[in-house]
Amino acid sequence: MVMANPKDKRVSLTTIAESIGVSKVTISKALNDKEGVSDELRKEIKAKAKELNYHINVIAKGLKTNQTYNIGILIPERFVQTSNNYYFELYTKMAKKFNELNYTAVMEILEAKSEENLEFPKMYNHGKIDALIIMGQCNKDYLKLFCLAKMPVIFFDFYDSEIQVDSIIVDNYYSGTDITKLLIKNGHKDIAFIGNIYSTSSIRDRFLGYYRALLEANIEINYDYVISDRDNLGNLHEFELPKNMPTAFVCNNDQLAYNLLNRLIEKGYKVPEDVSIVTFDNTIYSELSSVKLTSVDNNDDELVAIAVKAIIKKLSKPEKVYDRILVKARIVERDSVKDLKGEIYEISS
Amino acid sequence: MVMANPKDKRVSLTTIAESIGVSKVTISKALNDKEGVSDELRKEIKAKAKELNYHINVIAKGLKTNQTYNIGILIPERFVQTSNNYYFELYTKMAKKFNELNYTAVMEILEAKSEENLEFPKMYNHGKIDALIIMGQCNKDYLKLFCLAKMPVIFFDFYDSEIQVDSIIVDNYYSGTDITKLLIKNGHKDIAFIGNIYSTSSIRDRFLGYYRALLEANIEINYDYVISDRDNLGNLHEFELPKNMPTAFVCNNDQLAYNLLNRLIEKGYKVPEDVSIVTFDNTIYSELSSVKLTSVDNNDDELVAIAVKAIIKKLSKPEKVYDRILVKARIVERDSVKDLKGEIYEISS
DNA sequence: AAATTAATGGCAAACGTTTACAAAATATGG
DNA sequence: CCATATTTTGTAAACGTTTGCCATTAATTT
Repeated sequence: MVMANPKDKRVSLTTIAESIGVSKVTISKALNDKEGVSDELRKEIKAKAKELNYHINVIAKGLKTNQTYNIGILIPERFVQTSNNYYFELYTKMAKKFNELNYTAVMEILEAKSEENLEFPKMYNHGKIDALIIMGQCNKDYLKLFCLAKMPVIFFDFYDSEIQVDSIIVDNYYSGTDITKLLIKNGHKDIAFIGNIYSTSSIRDRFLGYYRALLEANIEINYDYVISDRDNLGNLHEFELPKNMPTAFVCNNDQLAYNLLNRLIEKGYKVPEDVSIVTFDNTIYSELSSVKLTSVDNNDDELVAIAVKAIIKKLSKPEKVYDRILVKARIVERDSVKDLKGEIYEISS
Repeated sequence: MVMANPKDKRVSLTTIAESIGVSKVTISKALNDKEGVSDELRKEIKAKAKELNYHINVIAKGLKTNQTYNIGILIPERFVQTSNNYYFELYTKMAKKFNELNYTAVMEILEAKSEENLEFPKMYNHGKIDALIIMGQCNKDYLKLFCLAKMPVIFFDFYDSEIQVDSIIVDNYYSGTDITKLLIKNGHKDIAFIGNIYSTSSIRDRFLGYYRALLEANIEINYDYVISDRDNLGNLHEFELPKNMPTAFVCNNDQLAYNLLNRLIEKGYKVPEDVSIVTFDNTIYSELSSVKLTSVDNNDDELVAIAVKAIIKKLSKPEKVYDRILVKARIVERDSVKDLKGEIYEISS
């Protein structure tokens, strides 16, 4: 790769045009693969562009076409403050995909106060982006603003049934059911759920999935086993363990499971011998922990791919068709679930 | 906040100009606080701009002034792949600072293959940014390209003595010395260092600081206590513990320390009773661990503030003055260091 | 009151693209 | 070989700003 001399004037369409002897319009057409240029000339133009190390000025293009080729990614501040880097990885995957398509992902961290004051992201108001992906549940009033946004907007990994904005989400209801069924299949009946079921759509759906699995298996629900905290929207670090210990826990995320695991070990329980744990998100925490955790993998790659495709599509035809896309997750089994049935068989054999 | 109707035409300088009855040039001057407009008119224009919910079109401005008001933040891919979100937090702090100054931070993850092929970030070539901050050591040939970059570039948190690009860095040499001295002051003499001293400038300097502290205290260096791995540039998960256990470890980062702690506990050692640990970066890991770790806080806020100020300054006067700015770190003491002297006193008292 | 200076405002061009349309060149058909 | 259709290339305007310079008006000095 050849570095430009800082004093060189930028090479523009005109530069190429003059050097070949045709008009800049022709150059533009040729490089954008539009019709109206002979194959021969197009080839020559492309060669010259490469030779001169031409790079399009997206700013100029943007002014004319009213596009920036930037996609905003809005991440609520609190997701950064947790110790896990799930959203960082998610963003990275997304940015890479956009890059391949010659778009640039622009991340903005949504400060709590902006959310409260219903202030739009600066990049939005400054016309720096063409579309916006909101990466996590926010204040409902804030989200409502985006119903009338002047650009395509999608919610990623959450939805709100009152708000008509496209969402790309994991089928949390399904995976909540699925992971709970795994425990039931392994002979568990006393199963607790930990997670703030009053906060996001994901947690709510996971919980409802858990509930469904219990109902379908004719297991009576024990409300002492539902550990949630209405006020604490955060990491639920300080939850109370139930008085009668269940044989298994369904945790809303790996970090929570990680904390639970440590607390159980502290109290002298063995995992999975005494208590089983399953969890969601399949982040590095589920492998980093002293007992490797069975976790639901959200299929992020697919999720991201779908989101990117969806928003690019909306850019080209911006009809307002409200859509919700569900992606199925899959369970990654590790060492944190005990087969109680296996044990019974062993005893009775 | 009032949402724009999607069908509204964008309100531009001309819109305001027509609505007041002056030329758009005057509007531009007024809003940019340039002279040549009477105070009275300026006030009226600003009021009208607010009333019409005018937001400048930065794309158009950018075309004219050849500025985007975007600052690129380049983060090598491998920093995302670790389990800690240190760089995510760092980016967030930086982005917030830039936002306050009406700049937008644009993060690009530097893929390993781009680094290898010496391919510039797309946002750079596409003219989407005005300046670039590189957030971690890369391939030297790659970095060298930036000596002649057509825009201001700074290295953040690393430097290369062969490459003349501005760097903002923690004084790792100093803090390496300092944290080791803390151990020495507490009576430790058998002190190990864990970290890949062949990878980045930070680690190298921390190690040399450690070395200096030992020399100054007349402690003979024991090379069995220097645990590094030439080939593994990553997390050093699988390092070997020395045969003769030292009384203390200096770990290059919290995550490493975290792993070490768990391995020591597994093997039956108690921390800090049997072995002390100190570490760098003061991330959430140092609080999350079962024994809270004494760690060096890099003073990220200050580091970020300085970097932001430095690059903005370079934007306005782009003379090539090569500069390296050092920021002092500070130790955060927690529970992972035992006072061996204290013990002796106790015994002898 | 005339002459000079200072303050305020406006005109036109420019940034690098794309777009609609006109013009020129070439090909096609009878 | 001329008329028409088709392909290829060019012209001019536009996107929303800023900038240099000119015009007008007001303020100040003689």
